[in-house]
Amino acid sequence: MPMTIGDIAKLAGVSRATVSGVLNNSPTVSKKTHERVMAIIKEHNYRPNEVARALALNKTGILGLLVKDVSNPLYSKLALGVEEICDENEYNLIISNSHVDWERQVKTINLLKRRRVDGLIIFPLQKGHDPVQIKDLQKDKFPFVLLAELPGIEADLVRVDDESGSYQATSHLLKLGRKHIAYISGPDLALASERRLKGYKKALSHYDVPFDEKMIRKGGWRLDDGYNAGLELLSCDFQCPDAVFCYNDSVAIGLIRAFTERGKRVPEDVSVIGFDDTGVASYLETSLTTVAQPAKEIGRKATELLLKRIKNRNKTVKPHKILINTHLMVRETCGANLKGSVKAQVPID
Amino acid sequence: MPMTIGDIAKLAGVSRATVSGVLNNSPTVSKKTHERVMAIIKEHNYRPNEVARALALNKTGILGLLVKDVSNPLYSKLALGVEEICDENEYNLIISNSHVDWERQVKTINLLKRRRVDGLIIFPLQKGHDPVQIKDLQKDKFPFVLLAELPGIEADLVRVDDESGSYQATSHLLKLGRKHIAYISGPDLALASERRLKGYKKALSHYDVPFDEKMIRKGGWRLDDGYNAGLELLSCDFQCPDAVFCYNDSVAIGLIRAFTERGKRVPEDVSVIGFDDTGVASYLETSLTTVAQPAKEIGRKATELLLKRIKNRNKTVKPHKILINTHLMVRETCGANLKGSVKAQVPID
DNA sequence: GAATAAATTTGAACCGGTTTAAATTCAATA
DNA sequence: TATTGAATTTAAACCGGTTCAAATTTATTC
Repeated sequence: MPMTIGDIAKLAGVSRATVSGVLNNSPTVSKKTHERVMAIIKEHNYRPNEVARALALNKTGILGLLVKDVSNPLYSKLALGVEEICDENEYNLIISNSHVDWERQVKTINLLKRRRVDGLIIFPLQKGHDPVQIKDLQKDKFPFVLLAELPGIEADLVRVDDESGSYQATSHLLKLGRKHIAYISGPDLALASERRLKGYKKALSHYDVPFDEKMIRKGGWRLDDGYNAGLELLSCDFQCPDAVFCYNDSVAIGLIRAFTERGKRVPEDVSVIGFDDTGVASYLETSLTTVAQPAKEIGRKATELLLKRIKNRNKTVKPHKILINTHLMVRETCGANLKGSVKAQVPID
Repeated sequence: MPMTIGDIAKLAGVSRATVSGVLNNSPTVSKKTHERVMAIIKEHNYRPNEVARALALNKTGILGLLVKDVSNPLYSKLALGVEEICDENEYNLIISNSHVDWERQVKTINLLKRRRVDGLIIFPLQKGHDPVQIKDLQKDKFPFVLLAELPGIEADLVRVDDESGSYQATSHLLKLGRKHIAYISGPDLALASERRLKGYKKALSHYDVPFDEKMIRKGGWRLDDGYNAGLELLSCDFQCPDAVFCYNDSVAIGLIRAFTERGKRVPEDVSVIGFDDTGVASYLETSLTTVAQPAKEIGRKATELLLKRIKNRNKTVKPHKILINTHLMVRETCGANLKGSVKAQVPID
């Protein structure tokens, strides 16, 4: 139904090659012809078919983003960053969710390859399976960037510096005079949780506070996990912690709820710090101090890296690993700030 | 670099047409040939080029979703619903953000048309401009579904039933014995805000409670807007409301903060209800009663409608308008529930 | 075994662009 | 005016699939 390059050529009395030249601002087409053809293009509101273009150029101008779940604010903010860079380069973005399902990850990667997207940004499922598809991408020299480490795979990677983020958070608690700091870990599969534990330990040792195995508690990633971890900590026979560093904000909020229900005041009795800062933190009545992941920045950096990789498609460039710095958002639950006004607690936007 | 249908044909000693037949399970290709060719396809891990396919079939298998900002949980959940239906139909989804910028909306729609997406789901910017692009889509019989009303345009539409949602919320407050219910409106441009006001009024009249103009306050959509509206309500010389129905959850949370800062207890002194239920609500210490928009459901319905429209592309089917029911999530701030455990406050997932 | 019908395969055109070698037009020079 | 060279245009091939009328193979019937 829409006009084709042939229709325009006929109307202008030139060949299709010439129209193509006009569209791509080729210097070989004369000014006169350019103007004449352009006028006709405008008049008929002709838009070249990008599918045909993609076929001819072997380049779709589309990138794929595969995450676990876009409705997770961490990923949707990331997607925003990806889109920003896409926009600047006239790319479009196909977003897919693996929903933490291995089969879907496989299927999606295959479909996106069939669609000949120019590159992929992947938050891969970790552990549990052999990531054959990712290895295949590498074999085929298909441009892609990972958003999480995959043991045994050396590829372009962008992620947050968990260890340093955790180190900062723990140090902050130590500087506030806390001595018995618990760490509530994330889900078993998360490598990030291990790295954060490392940063936590590093901070302790830096401040000469002895590490206590009992202060490490299994958590998870949901409100419930934090709530349960909180109850568990309270019911212990040993020294109750005077500070808790949690795997993420949900866990922190759940834990705080358990604590306040049992009469422990936050931050007066116990300081709490979370991780991610995906939005809820600043909305709480006692706003949550947390380690912010600059998700948008991660998305931007990953996309820039991917575009570079696409440019150097056949060249052998060794994998690039980019660590993004976290930001400690000091709010109220750590005890460093007094209760403030709304404005102070809300991120600027 | 990847194999083409020609390569496979050569390897199998058949014509390209036959390989095509095999790929599409054409009944005319013999069982024997099918198996032989299929074996070769598998062996070489051949995947047909969907770009070429799209060109030949005049169908990309890609839908476009244009919203204001995917990082808004309302839209990202909606996207999840869209993706679900896409998935079931082997479609992919290009997500773009207008960032509430008219020019971007125009550009994006044009780019997606050039890419020959099979259809569009659009949350259009309202008021302010003449939506020429949307009208053009209609003229061109390009399949699309709107997620918000556009005055003067009759097109497929899916949205939440604001009026009934608002009616339910207000009725709930009235049933709890509240008499002086304030309504904090949304941004000026939002038609939804007007519809909610209508539902609010309807409930009042249904319960024979007189409508009081002073109970309608200008709000907005951010925490600040609610906070300010809250302060304003408190500093009035007239009867202070014993309940407030807010345009959205952010506004409600801001308002609650203003109230508690000034010694008003929620829900003891004042009941509060929000709108949207985009996730924060259940995380609050005093969890927020709110009118949930089933965003995912909206996404699903919109996509189903769009796919139907695509099927009947040339036929003239009159526009379909689908209203999705809201759900009143009764939590604590309305005063109907006692403080409960974590589990009761968290949506099942 | 020949004629006929049915099943299967294929060549060639097509989708709508880009690309490049060859053809044409134009202007400058002898 | 004829020659030459530069500027411009174009025909035809190509990208990798699908489609369908026509050709070929296979099966059936007499």
